[in-house]
Amino acid sequence: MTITLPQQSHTVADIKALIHRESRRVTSYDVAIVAGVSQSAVSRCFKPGASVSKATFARVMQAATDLDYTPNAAARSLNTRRSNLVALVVSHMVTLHYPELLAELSRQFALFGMRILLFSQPRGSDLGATLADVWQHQVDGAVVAAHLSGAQAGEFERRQVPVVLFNRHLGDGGVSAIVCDQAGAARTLASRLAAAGHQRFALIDGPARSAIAQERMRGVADRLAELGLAPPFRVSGEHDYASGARGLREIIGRLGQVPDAIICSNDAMAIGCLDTARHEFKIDVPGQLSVTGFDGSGPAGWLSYNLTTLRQPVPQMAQATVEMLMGLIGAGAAAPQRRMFSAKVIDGATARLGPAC
Amino acid sequence: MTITLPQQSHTVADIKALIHRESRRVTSYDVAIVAGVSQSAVSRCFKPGASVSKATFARVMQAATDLDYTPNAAARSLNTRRSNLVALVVSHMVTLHYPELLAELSRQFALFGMRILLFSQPRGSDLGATLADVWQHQVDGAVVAAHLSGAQAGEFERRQVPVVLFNRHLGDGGVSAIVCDQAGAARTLASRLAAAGHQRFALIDGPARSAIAQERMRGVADRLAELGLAPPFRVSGEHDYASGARGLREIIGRLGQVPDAIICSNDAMAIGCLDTARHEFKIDVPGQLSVTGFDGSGPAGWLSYNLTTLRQPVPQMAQATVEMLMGLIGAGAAAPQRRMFSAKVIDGATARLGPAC
DNA sequence: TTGTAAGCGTTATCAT
DNA sequence: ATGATAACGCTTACAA
Repeated sequence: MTITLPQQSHTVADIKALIHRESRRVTSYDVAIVAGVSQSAVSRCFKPGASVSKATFARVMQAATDLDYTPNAAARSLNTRRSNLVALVVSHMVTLHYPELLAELSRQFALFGMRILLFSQPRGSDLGATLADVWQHQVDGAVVAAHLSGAQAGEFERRQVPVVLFNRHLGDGGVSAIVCDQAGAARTLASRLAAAGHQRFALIDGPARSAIAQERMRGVADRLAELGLAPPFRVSGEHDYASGARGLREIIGRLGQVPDAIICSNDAMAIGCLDTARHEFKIDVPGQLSVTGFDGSGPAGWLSYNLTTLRQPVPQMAQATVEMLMGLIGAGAAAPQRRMFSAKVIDGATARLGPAC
Repeated sequence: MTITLPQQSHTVADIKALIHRESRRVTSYDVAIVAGVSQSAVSRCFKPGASVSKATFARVMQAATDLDYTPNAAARSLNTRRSNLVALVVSHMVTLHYPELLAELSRQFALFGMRILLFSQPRGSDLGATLADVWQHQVDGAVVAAHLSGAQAGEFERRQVPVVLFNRHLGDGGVSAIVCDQAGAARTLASRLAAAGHQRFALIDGPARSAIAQERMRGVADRLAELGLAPPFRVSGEHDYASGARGLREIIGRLGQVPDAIICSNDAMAIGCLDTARHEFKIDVPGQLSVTGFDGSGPAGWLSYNLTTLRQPVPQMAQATVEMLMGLIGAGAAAPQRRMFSAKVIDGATARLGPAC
């Protein structure tokens, strides 16, 4: 136990009054005065692993508590060149499709003392403008789950801001990325549907700008070609429920018949397609038609659907993202790497699947 | 700050090389040298509405572009006492239930040049610890969609950080809040169910710690009492699909029969309850049993469900939140106010409702 | 272990 | 309109 000695005329109340009068913030300097130590001693007390005596530490912490002192991150950032901030740049749809992603990233980053600065990209707005804001905030790194041009990726490198792409990648592999093997998963799905005897395939694709959708649908098309099956009939829409419904109507309208299987670019579309097939067209799914999705989102597992889909291991991907970015931040510059996860086939009740090979 | 340069040449390339050699950041000083003006002139060029001549402005901007200069937000924040950062403190469930909320808040705040610093509160973790982090980052304000104690609210006031609660409020009304009239909506729902002849009610409640769930369920109970109906049978769980399913099993098990109506604390629960009723118990909904939810989330509208529920105007609430917080930030200290929105009854296909009064 | 002092990169004040 | 100069609140050699 240390007894706080009377500090000249600098009592806690005095200092607080002074601060209020000058309407400024509580600084480490104020704490120093109250604790009767130097300002740098206070600073050290807030730096883990600095050399401070027990007694000093206690006095400083007491003073800090008395004054409601909190270190100023802006000032710290200014001379450490570390903001402990990570930019999370997401297209507006990401939070819709992976609602758990943000919470998971936030949790994981928090373990490293990092906080997320959110840059949600409104539909159709310019990523370049968003990035300008990112640079201002001196983030230590960035996670990007939106389409990044080569030039934009180059800017990250020029500015030495480590970046990890989430479920996207650049063709030249010059940027680190965490991805899920969409094409591979799509091939597996196509194989197993074919093995179950489906012949006439249709695809409900996502928007042309979605790289993920492209990859998924290309995987399907490639595999079907390899198997000598007719190329799938293809329609596209947004990644939502309504587009799935519209997609089915378009397929049936243009094809003049119901195909054997419809592969949708994500779960929301698949569910829209499924609902419309059952309720509007009275089609027996999966007896007459197989419908599959992508993602393995929550509703896919609900009893009314029990959707046959491909689950992406979002929590693991989130963890890998954080690990990779923190590694890059620590290492300065490291060779870009890509870590790929596999999607898992969820053998639900909306498609007839052949055996896994 | 003094920059030593080779006497003659202040070209862009020279400066860039120097910066690289000293491995420091591009500063307004560098831009000043290249543009041949003072550092403060550069600063003014980046401040909207400052007095700079056309010519100076052009030279500075050219130099800034050449050097890839971006103002340092940390340094700016340090002496303007404005970080342009807003803390968004959410419990881990918020992003699950209102996936569009984040994107909307982000978009709206961006219009004011504000960015969101995300503090997603892991389940069961201490909000106090999270807040300590909030203070460090010198945010200009905060949106809180998590349970805030009176003491914690007081800390916001002491530190002069404006705060707006989202869909929560403190009893004493000392904190500004945007809320949706949960109790009122619940009363309406109870009234209309009663008007349709339902007598035996059951509730599947959210967790005890959820203020929203409390309010919703209290509204129902109060209204039923007023109508002279028997108090509802009550079970509780988490705000998820599985809890809705479990809730129904518990109700039927403990009651020994199927009630006339089950009011669930949110849509996910209602859908879980509904699916279980139909698929597991082969109950005719709404013929034999009415099931209702809360929120008006996306899946509620899907064909397989067409859930009778109460829709919260989330986008409007988001906009109001931003408006209110920006108002508070601008005003310094203003009287706390509460703005209440009404939920809208979605007359779906899972409940028999009487006429609206 | 502790104190002194020099930055970190900006904005703000005040002359000019 | 422009330029010097003093903050802003902290970390970090370096000295003691």
